[in-house]
Amino acid sequence: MGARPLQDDDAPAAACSIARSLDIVGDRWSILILRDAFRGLRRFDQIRRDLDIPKAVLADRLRKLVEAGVLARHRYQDHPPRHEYRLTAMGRELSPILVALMQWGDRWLSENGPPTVLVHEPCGTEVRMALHCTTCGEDFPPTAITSRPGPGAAALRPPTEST
Amino acid sequence: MGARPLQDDDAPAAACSIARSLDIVGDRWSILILRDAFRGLRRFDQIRRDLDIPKAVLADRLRKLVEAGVLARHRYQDHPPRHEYRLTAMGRELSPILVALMQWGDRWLSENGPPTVLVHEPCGTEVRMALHCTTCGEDFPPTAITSRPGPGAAALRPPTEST
DNA sequence: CTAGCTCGGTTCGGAATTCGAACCAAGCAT
DNA sequence: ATGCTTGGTTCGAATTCCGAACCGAGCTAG
Repeated sequence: MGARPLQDDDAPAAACSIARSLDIVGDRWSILILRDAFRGLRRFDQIRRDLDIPKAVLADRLRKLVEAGVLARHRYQDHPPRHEYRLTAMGRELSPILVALMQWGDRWLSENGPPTVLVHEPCGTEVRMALHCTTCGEDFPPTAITSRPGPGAAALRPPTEST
Repeated sequence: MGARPLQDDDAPAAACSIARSLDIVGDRWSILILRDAFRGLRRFDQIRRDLDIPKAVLADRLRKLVEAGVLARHRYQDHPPRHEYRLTAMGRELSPILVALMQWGDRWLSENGPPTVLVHEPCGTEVRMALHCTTCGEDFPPTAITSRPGPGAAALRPPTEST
């Protein structure tokens, strides 16, 4: 996106979308920064104060997130040129990850019930996320999942090796 | 280490389930280890080879994941006492997080389509995860979410502050 | 019986990251 | 002119990560 100069680990960073995603958001601070972005925080200092993160680390993470394309830097004032960081479409689509993290924490780590509840605005009731089958139209437990290679698996396996 | 002596940041580690979850899985290796666990890898050396992770780091992460309760150590052989690591119920429920990471990577980071596809076994079709409203019964975009304090928010806010 | 192999680690020293504190710069307010 | 705010950068110290070596219990081949 930004201009990533074609990293060392070439074409397919990893044959796994989870690993690829983690290259971008697989870091405690990055996720927390994105959480703040979803909560509407956009300015360097807002985020810094909220997370109590060292400035150097915040600057570094923001730069990387912008480079990756999940945040965009917008000039919101000219004279002392100031920028704020906003979620891009790519960034907004990270929400299922955050919601999943939140739900899991709610369920297993919150003695007194969830500290925050997400609400589906149009109807005002609570959001829940579940594994969903588009064919059945039903939700199901994690145990009902299998996997198979998808289209992107081609060209990853050197045809010799087959374990 | 052994028994964590009641950390400095006392009662509610953070007023945010995301932050709490990240205390456990907010680390690149931990997530990758859990992914392997979902894929059926259970032994130290299997995982080590698959991830190409330094042994010391793997030992450390496994210990922490067991401590946290997402993995359990099972003796699978007695004489040279050997153990394997299995997902607990708590661990299995992390799957939405992994699925969300995977879907996001599929969508934004996979030029040639998803390297792996998850399948809903009973019906054989592809799994998709979406934000879902239990009342409407419909899926919706991230922009349709608001939040409000939940039950666990009590005792967290000093009653003075209200921004 | 002894050399080598496997599995599941631990230990060690050096390299890379992170941290907190200090500093910088541009502009505004007093 | 002094200080405050925003958005950083720089620096040395502390932490964490890495890779390689080693360990120990048991098995196996010769």
